[in-house]
Amino acid sequence: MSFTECLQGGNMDHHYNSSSLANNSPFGVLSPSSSEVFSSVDQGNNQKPEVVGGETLLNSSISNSSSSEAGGGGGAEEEDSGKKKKNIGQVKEEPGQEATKNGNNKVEKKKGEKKQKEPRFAFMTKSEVDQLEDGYRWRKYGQKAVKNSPYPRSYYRCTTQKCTVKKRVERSYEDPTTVITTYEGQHNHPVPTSLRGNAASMFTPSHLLSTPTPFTSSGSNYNFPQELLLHMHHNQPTTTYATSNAASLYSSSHNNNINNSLFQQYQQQVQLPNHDQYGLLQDIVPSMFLNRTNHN
DNA sequence: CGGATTTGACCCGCGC
DNA sequence: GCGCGGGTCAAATCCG
Repeated sequence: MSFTECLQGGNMDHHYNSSSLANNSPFGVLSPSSSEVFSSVDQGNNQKPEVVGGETLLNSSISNSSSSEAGGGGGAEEEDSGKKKKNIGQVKEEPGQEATKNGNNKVEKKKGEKKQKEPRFAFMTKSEVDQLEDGYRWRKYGQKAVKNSPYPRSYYRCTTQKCTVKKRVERSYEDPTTVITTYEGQHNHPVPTSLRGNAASMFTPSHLLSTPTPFTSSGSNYNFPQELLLHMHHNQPTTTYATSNAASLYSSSHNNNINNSLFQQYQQQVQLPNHDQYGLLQDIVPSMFLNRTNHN
């Protein structure tokens, strides 16, 4: 059962199963410590994704981030960056106060300005380390305790100057070995090549490279998260991905065909004008599972 | 010394 | 209106 089939066919329930994917996955061999897959995102209700042996039930709990993930370890996604309050960068107008955050000076946010959502890609992976090498350089800018979870959530930003991509990393409170990573935004620059060990170039899948960011034409202009692929190739063979805003679910099932399909699906997704109005779940799921026949 | 991390405070949206 | 939870800032600190 290929992902492609499922994309076209319809029932996703069991396709998701990554156990099979894991077995088939070419990346499987690469994964040192990972072996299971999970439904990536889920909503606040489900505190955690369901992992059933190999049968991931994500049909019922994927995502929904638009409202509030909040949840415990499971909530990989949160509402978008709607909380960007202080537009940093343009706030500090008073030189005298920047020293102390009185709160006044930084609350300049433009009222009329609407925060636009950035695409987010959430996925869960089994890993011992929080920081997975995905080819990009990240700077940690915050850490918060996660409710219902003993593990904190870390916030990272891409260190590349103009790049605004962020990612959150947290561990599932029930599965300490499970790391939930949520990427937000897209890199507007190539993968740094000067990484230690050159992980980027080492792991960048050729088929991926041959698919030069297909989503740059649409207004949304989202790139497929290469880091995800890098990541999954690099660290885990089986990972289920979900995106909140653009909503798509990625699974490192097997080959480029699949990836292609994913690309297509994803592309369609991001081009959908009102996908926002659907629940996150629907947001994500439909793209992959609801028979979207109009795909190229 | 420069860059990255730590960490407490602050801000904001949301629910009650 | 208040409290809570999430996200971000930025000074202090750490590290190469």
